[in-house]
Amino acid sequence: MNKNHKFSIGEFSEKTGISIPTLHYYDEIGILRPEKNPSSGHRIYNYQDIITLQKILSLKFLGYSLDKIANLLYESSFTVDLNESLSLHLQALDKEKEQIEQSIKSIKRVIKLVKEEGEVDSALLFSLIHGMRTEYIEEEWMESHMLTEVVEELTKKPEEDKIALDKTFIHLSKEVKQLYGKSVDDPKVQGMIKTYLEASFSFLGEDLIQKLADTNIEELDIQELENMAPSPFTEDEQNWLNQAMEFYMKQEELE
Amino acid sequence: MNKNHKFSIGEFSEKTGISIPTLHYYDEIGILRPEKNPSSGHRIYNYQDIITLQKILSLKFLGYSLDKIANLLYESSFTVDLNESLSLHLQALDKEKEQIEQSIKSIKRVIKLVKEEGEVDSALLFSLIHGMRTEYIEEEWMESHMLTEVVEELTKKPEEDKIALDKTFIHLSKEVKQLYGKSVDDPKVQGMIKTYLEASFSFLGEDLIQKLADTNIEELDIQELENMAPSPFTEDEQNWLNQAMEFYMKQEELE
DNA sequence: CCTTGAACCTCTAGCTACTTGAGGTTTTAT
DNA sequence: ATAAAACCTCAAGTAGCTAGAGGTTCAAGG
Repeated sequence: MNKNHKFSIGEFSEKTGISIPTLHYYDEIGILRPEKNPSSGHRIYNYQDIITLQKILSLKFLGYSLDKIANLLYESSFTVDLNESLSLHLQALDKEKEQIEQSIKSIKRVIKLVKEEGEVDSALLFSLIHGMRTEYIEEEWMESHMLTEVVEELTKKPEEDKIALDKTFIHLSKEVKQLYGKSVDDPKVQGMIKTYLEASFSFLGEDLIQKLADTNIEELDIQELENMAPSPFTEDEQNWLNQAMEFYMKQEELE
Repeated sequence: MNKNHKFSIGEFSEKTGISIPTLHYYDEIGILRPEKNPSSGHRIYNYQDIITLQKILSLKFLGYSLDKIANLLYESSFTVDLNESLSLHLQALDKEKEQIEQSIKSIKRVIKLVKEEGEVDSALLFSLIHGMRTEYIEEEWMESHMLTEVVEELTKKPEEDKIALDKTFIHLSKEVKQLYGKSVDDPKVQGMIKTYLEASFSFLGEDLIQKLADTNIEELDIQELENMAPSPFTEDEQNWLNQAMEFYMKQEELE
């Protein structure tokens, strides 16, 4: 009967796929304590130890820490208590999953951009990644400013549209680097600004823009958000771009 | 101009939401080294440090270790190299996500069972969880035995069906505990076995059973798999159940 | 100018679930 | 008898922090 079979730690490790140091560790922390040969100190595992180890692995699989497993191991039946703790774990896992999904989406976006655009300036890339990373945070911020609808609209946008906007931003950034120094009323400069703003507006859609414009956002908050965002432009480039934009806006108003 | 603004570590921490000990740590490992007041040793953060921190957070968001971030931080442009490493990360994240999804599914199944069945014997529960945990592993094992189709069929089964089978198993286990000791040809015992086998067969479907029956699986492997699985039954119960099942099979053959 | 309290400093230890390695003993095979 | 393989214990290292002890510096009020 192999139920009475005894295993050395090496055999046991082989059979269960758990490394020897890990078994030592489980022994040390007291969740799996095999018999010991009293003279040599060698560990002797038996059939019951296999079952205990399986319990440990099962509880680990459910997300329990070894600490908690130690307590759970010797309870003979599970009740509502377990259910509660399982629900908690479930929530935690859901959150983890969401985060991972966010990261996956972002990485895919970055990969696509780098592939299609070739070499990308790192400052620029960081600013894009920053944008993705803070999408979720900004959602919260926007919601706190009662822009729930805006948030919903934005998250609904398909990934391709977001990538398209990213690309526009890449091109803008490249053009800024090229055109910087020219007069702000230069047709090329104004053309660039027109292209960029139109792309942004078409991404957002008219009603969203209206809603955003209607909202009274305090200076301070904007300031803070901008402080936190890495810009792909130098300070001088940023100033120049702002001036060019102001000029563009004034021209628009005149028409 | 707030671009020249200097921050104490407290202000900086406040502004960025990163704790002071973490900032100390980032300083220590060299990924964010602010200026220091030479007399007092107090850290002085500036605008550039905000940007560096944002880069760090962005790369962390993409899943990089601080170790790798240290190397990436000072590259001025990202090329195909980055793309490769991003793809690797993507794979890793995908795996993580899969695992989490597996756990989530299992936990949901356990929660449902515990809710609907009330208190559940822990040996039984462990054996169910073990089943879920090894679903994936067994898939590999089955695939190595050229049962790819079987695997595909099984993973396609909806969660509800799996739960239903789990429930049948729970009831079987309860009935075994009750009926144990009766003669194996007792109608109640045979009825129990019939119910259980029929449920299993209807879950698997005829063609799957045929495929499984056709497959020549070596004794050893089966033995090993069974050794690894915790059973909700005592050894005696298991033997009794096996006899009852043999009896049932013989009766079936006679018909 | 002195004092008080907040903010800061460094340094050490602790966390999880292990892995790695040193240095020594026991078992197994020849 | 001896060599190699397997085992032992104990200490230290891993990532990315957090917590705490014990001491210094800064800002504001009296």
